[in-house]
Amino acid sequence: MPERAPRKDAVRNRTAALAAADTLLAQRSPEDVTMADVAAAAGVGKGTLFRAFGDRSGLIRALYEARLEPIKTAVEEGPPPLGPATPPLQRVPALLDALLCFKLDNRHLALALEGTGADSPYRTNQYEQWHALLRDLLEQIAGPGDSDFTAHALLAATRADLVEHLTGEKRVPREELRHRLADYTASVLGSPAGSGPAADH
Amino acid sequence: MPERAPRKDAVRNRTAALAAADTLLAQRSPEDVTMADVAAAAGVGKGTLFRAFGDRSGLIRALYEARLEPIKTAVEEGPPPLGPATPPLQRVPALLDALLCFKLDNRHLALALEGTGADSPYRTNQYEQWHALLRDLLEQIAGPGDSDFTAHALLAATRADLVEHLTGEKRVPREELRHRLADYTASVLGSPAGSGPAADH
DNA sequence: GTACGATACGGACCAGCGGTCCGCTTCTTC
DNA sequence: GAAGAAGCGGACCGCTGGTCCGTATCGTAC
Repeated sequence: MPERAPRKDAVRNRTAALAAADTLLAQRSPEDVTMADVAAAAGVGKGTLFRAFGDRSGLIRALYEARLEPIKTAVEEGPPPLGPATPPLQRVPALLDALLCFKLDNRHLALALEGTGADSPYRTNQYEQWHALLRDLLEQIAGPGDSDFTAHALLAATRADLVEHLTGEKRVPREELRHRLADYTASVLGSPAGSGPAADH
Repeated sequence: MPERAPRKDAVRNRTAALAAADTLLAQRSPEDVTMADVAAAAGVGKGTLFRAFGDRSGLIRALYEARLEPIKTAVEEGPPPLGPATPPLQRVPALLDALLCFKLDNRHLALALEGTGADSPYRTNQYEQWHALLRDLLEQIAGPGDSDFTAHALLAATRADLVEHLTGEKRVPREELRHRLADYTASVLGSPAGSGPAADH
């Protein structure tokens, strides 16, 4: 049960694979990046890729989670407005804004993850965690309606392909989109249209 | 310019293909239904399938639109609460409820369409139409915030994979889900939690 | 430093998919 | 019923995710 440490070359290859996948996904659309491409770009055999990540969606999930981790820790133990010390009414919009910004900054990743076809994005424990946190916060605010569904609905407003559609196809600029989401969130929370997202990010 | 009528066998095959696809999609999950399967079940060659629908997603889109048409006409020229005579404040929830019910009744289709991978569901003119209608209605209500984004966000709350997740994984019963969506919609529209969806459907 | 078991490597290989092609059949028209 | 257009169908293709296993590398005990 002591769970042996992984071999050195294994971790090196794993890192190289993640880096290569990230680069390639940033260049072309997800469906044009094959596992063989990633393997070649990482200077690694295809078998290695599959042993390290199980399958294609495992690779993408690993990459996504690695990128998301900074935000996750900022939410769990960071300072306001993301951290746990923030009162719910400000924290909910802050969380959604952070999530939106993340998807704006990592369009290719989020798109690849959600659009990978087979496995629904709702079955990842990524999603479960965000949903649970949001639900709890909403519970504390205790606005009208059911917190569980409200949490789902708010998260749905930040879906990667919607974000992609609005910024890509419809040319909505980043700051405007953030503002619109903030307004929308405020309207759901029942307050009279908030003051908009903070200036950073 | 007179656009010749299609041949008789062509329409027969087209119909058979749609029926076969519908049946198969209702049985297994979308990714397990191959074009060859559909062709075989329809008693038709694969080439015929592709000539009739262009590609896989064309088939699914055709099927989806055929099923959705009753609702579409009910919305365009039917009686309240779906038809154009309805005042916006009741029509918006009615539309969303109808859409939700449709996705509940046709889970396999909606899932196949949105989950087909490649083409984003936002690029279909299906979506464009629903969005435009909803936006206009919201404009008339003139609640807080931006109608365009609000329309997107409300539609996102009825996404097929979310609906599937809630009814399938989380075992939320149909009527409860309808009620939750109605409450949520009401909270977005700014009113104090509506009276719930109608009893029919 | 060396020997040895465990672990990981990598690319040839495979099955199955969406999609194409083209010789042949069926429909429509006059 | 003849002729030409339109449609048919299944062998075929390119490519993908995923597997397999002989070989190379690593960690460890001496």
